[in-house]
Amino acid sequence: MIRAQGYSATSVDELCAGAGVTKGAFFHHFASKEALGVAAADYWSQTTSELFAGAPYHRHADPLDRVLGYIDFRAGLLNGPPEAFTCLVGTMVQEAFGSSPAIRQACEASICGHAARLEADIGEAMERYGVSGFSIASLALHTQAVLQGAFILAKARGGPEIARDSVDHLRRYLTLLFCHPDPARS
Amino acid sequence: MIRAQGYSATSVDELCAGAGVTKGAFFHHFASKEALGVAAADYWSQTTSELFAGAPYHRHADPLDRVLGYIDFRAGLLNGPPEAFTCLVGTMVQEAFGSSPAIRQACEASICGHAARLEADIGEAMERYGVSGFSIASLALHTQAVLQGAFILAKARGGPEIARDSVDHLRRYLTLLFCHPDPARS
DNA sequence: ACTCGTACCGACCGGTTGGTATGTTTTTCG
DNA sequence: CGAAAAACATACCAACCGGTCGGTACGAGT
Repeated sequence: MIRAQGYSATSVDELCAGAGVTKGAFFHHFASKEALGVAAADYWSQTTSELFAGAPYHRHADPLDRVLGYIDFRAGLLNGPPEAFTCLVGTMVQEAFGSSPAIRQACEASICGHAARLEADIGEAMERYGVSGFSIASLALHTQAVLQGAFILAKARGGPEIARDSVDHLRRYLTLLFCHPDPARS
Repeated sequence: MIRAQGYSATSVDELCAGAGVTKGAFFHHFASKEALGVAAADYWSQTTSELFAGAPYHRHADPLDRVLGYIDFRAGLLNGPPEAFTCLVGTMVQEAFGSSPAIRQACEASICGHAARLEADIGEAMERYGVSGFSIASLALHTQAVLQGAFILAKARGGPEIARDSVDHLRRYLTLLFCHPDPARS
């Protein structure tokens, strides 16, 4: 809902109607709309964490395969209209970074926390393939930047195809970076 | 102003106060707030077009140097608080893609129009360096995806450093793609 | 001098906003 | 059981929203 309309364009009344509760119940659980934004970001962190923890790409023996598997898994999620696959915290932080420090912080924690979970595989891959020249964290965050940027292009275009193309380039970057000549592997 | 607060969080009254005009004058020139959004996107297209047309990176003889010069030029703009260097149309389209087709379209035209202006150099570079396997347009759009994503990270973090790191990775991708061993060139 | 068209003003409108005050139901637990 | 407390509903508020309105200022044309 917030993903489709944006944070400030989604009213508390709409939120309540969508959730099937009354306004009184809403403000019983959340001190303010901003508090809901923070809670939504935290909930998003949790559910996405579970989604990716249960994904099949962790089974690969090679750390690079796990990283590429992650990218492919992300690419596989790019289906349907933009509001179905785009990122809640990416949407929210864009509107709230200047007006709500609490939401900004929750979104930062969500994005960076997710990126941090890629660092183990990236670090192992860099060591095994002898790659250096940048930090592990910066590459992990770069993958998130490409995804977030791909979401914006998808919203501008109205469909996921343009986002898939960009994720393709990200995949190509990783294969080149780790000197992996066959980009269609995995 | 819209870049700092977002489109829907910025009221017409605030816009008028910031521009030093009255509400009457505003609605005399724009039929609606949505019309202002479209006009703002168009104006953004125009001014950014002029900025990049006058940039020095066009002087390089090698098309790859021009592309890398563009990336470096973009990286050089990443200074100050997020609202100072982030993209207006990227911010607007995220909020308006679902509710305002006119704004969505204007933002798409702005982003894709800007990307299209990179295609000549990218195409030349691909030909000269014998690179293929993807379309010219997809790489041009990928650069925009990385930039837009870097803006989101910068907003989440509160500063430009994290965005520079991501643009660095984009630059590394291009040098690897075109088999250019020295990433510190230009 | 008169009229017309454009630019502009700012008070005002109905509706919506996030938020509150207070009452009612349901659950918890001694 | 019965009382405290948590969960939820209803009714309501002041502030603010995008947008409208009647009116004004003024230069150009006649």
